[in-house]
Amino acid sequence: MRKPRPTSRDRILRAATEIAREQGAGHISLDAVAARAGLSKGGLLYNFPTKAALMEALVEVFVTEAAESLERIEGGYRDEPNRLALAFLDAFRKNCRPRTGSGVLAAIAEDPGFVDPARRFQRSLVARLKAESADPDLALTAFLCIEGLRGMELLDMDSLGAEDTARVLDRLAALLREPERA
Amino acid sequence: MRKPRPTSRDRILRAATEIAREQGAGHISLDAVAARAGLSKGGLLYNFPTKAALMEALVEVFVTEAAESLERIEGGYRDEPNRLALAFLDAFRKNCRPRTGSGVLAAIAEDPGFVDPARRFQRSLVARLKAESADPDLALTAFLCIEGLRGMELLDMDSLGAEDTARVLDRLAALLREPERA
DNA sequence: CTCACTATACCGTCTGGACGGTAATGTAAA
DNA sequence: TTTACATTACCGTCCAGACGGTATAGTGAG
Repeated sequence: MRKPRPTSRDRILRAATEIAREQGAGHISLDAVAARAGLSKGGLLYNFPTKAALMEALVEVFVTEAAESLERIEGGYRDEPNRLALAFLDAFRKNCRPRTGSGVLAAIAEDPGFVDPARRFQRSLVARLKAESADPDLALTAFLCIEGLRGMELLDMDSLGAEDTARVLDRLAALLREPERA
Repeated sequence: MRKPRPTSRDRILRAATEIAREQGAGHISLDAVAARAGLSKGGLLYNFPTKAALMEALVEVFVTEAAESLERIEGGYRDEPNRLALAFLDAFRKNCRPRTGSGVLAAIAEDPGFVDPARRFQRSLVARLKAESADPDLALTAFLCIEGLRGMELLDMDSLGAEDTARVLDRLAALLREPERA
């Protein structure tokens, strides 16, 4: 029943994020995206009737991907006192690569309102983190660290090496697993 | 000796960041910035000969402001085992407001290369954090939290309330001040 | 006379998007 | 089985407007 768009749509979305990352979000034009995705501008506009629709899709991909991977990993953490935070941490470790965040940057450049879905997602995540964690402040600390890392990846800042990152994250995970905390 | 441009230059820079924040970085045009800054396009181009020069200045303002406020605050933290991290933390608390970050976003949208000064600054900061801190990993944790908060402010995400933020930061500061840590 | 602009006009390029086609595939009545 | 129309998934062209940048003439304060 559901066979949405196996090829073109995804190629377009990927082309857009790649241009944003390599040339800057300001260089996402319909022509450029169409050329990179390997179809004509008319074809692009068939899949996304306006540029705004493209941008919204970019954000949507980012959010649903994040939400799904978090949900998937959270399922494996039964009976942990800070399972949501631990899952969030692991979700980041799993997919540092996709780099789908550049698309979000492009959407903001076009219109800050496009990020509202991401805002809502993060808002509810923070609310859950505060409500469900054994140590809410520690959970928020982990959340902020991940946000920091994601932000750095967004701006292509590689100040922190992979091993430093791993060490900090491991330490955070260890603290989240300990039941006793000051 | 030091009184370069008291009014126009600053008004232009401020106008550019405001447009970026309110309408999105993609809407920074020379005409729009000039209108908002209250001068003509010719006047703008007198101060910044090209749009690229404007963007570079936007990043430069952001970096020097961050560097100066950090340096200023660090001076007050003699004899602390993790003074740089503590200073970085306090520097963030002092100036959450300026919102000069939107300008950096605009610069990235134009050309990712414009952020190089910020990259260099952050790189050297991380190096110092690792070299000078009694507990380098904890210092990096604090660094990442601040980066996360700064990133959220950049994208206008207000998921974390002021009191939650303050609590997390206080806890981090307390840990950084303790000499004994596991 | 210079500095720091203002104001206006203009140029070439790029951009989003509207539009008219078209080839391939499907459906379904005669 | 043929004919007729519908839908999908595009292509290629065109255009009005916005854009960055240049140029030029003028103004008023110091």
